[in-house]
Amino acid sequence: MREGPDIARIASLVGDPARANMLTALMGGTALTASELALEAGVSLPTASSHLSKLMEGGLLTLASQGRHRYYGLAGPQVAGMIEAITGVAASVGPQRVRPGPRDAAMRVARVCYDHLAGEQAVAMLDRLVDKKVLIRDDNDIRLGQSAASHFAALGIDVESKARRPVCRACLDWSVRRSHLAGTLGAAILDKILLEKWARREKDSRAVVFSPLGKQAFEKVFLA
Amino acid sequence: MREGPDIARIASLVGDPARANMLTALMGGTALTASELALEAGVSLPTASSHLSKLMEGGLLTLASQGRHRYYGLAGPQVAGMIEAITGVAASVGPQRVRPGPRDAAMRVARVCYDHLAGEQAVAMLDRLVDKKVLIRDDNDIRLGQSAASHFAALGIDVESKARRPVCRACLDWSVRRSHLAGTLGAAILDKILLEKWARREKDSRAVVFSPLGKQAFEKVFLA
DNA sequence: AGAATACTTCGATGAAGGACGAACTATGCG
DNA sequence: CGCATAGTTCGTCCTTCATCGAAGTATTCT
Repeated sequence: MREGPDIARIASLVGDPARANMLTALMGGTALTASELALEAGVSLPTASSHLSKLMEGGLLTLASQGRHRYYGLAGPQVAGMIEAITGVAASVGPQRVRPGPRDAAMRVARVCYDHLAGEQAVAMLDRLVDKKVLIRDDNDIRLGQSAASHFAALGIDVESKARRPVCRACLDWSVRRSHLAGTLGAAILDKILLEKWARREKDSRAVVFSPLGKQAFEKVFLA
Repeated sequence: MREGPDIARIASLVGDPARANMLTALMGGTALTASELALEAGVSLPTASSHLSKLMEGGLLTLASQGRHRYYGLAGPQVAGMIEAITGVAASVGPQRVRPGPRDAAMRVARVCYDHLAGEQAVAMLDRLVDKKVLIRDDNDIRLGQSAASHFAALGIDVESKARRPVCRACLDWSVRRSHLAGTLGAAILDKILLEKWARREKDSRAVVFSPLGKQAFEKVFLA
C-alpha cells in the first residue's frame, strides 16, 4: 500500500520498554556491555541478548567485541537524533510518569546526553550564550553569532564544522522542559569540561558532577 | 528503572504498520478522514478507528469535526519532525523494500512532505540555493546567507522567523537519499509554488505535478 | 587442563494487542 | 420520517512476541 522506508520496523524496535531503556541508556554516549544493558533495562540476560540482536539487525546499534566483553553503542548521530526527537514528543505530550525524586537530583543538575551536556546547567549555559549573542536562536534553530568564533577560540574550541553534523542544534531537555545545546559545539564544550576536570562522570550513570572549583570555573566562563 | 518521558509508548504507537502508514499519509500535510486513512493503511474501518483513537490518546493527532466527517491531522511540527527522523533512520539502515516502480515516478520527482516540497526537484533546489550561497549549509544545519533576505523578498517571501519553528532545516529525502529544505522557508516556498499555480497536488496522493509553464517558471527562479 | 565469567541459543509459556463482523450512534438528504 | 453515509463500540479470534530457565559456546584466569 505504501512505498518508501519501513518506518514501522524501526519504530517498533524502539517501542518495546526494555529496548527503549537500553537505547536511552546508550544516549549516555558510552558503549555498554550486554550485562550492563540487561541491568539497565531490568530484564534477564537472555532477554537482553535477544533484544540486542534485534537492535543490531535493525541497524540501530554497533558492536565492538573486546575479549569476552561485547560493547554495544548507538549506530550514530542519526540514530541519536531520532531518539531525541521521540523523547521530545514523549516529553511534551506525555502525562509524565515522572517523579523527580531526590534520587536523580544530580541528573537534573547536569548529565550527559549522547555526547553533550544536558540538565539545568546546560539549559542555563545556552540561555546565557544566547543573551550574550554569541549564539543566535530561532526556537529550535541555533546559529553562530558574530563573536562566536573568537569567543570559543579563546577556550580552545574551533567552531568550524568539519564533521558531518550540525555545529549547533537545540535538544529538548526532559527534566527542565527547555532546550540545551547539542551538535558538534555542544560536544566540544562537554569535552572541554571533562578535559579540564571541572566535572567528572558519575559511575554507572549519566550524571555529571561538578567539583566546587570546577563549578566556579564553568560559571565564570559560561554563565558570567 | 528509568526516569523521564515514556519514549516506548510513543514509539510503539508509530511501530504498528497500519498506524505508521496513517502517519506517513498525514505527512502530506492535509488532514484526512477516518475512511481515507483506513484505505491508506489497508485496514477495515473499525480497525482504523481503533488505531486513530490510540493515536489521539497518545497526543500525536488533532481532530477537527465537520458535520459527519472527522478530519485527523498531525498534532504539530514536533510530531512531523519525529516522523521525519524515524523515516531518515529507516531509509539509511533499511534494506529498502523499495521498488521504484513507474507508479510513483511522479512522487520521486516532486511531492509534499508535511508542509514543504520533497523529491528530485526539491533536492535540486536546495543544492542550487547552497551553490548560490543564498543558503549556507553544514550538513544538516542550514542557515541564511547574506543575500537570503533580498533574494526571497523579491519572491514575496519574508524570511524573518516569526513562528516557533526553525526557518531552515534539512530533511532527508527517502527517494533520492539526499536532503531537501524544510522549516518555515521550505513551507513558504511550497505555498508560493501552489499559489502561483506552477504545480498542483495530485488528488489522493502526496505527488506534486508541475505544469509545463510552471516548471519553466520554477526552474527560472530556483534552479537558474 | 579445569574453572569461572560473559554471552547466546533453544524451548516452552503466557500475555498483549491487532484483526474483523455485527451492532450501535450520529449526521445529512429527500 | 426513512434511508444512506460516516464513524465508533463491542466481542471474539488469533497471531505475535516478550519473558525466563536450562543448556550451549567463547574467552580469560590460574
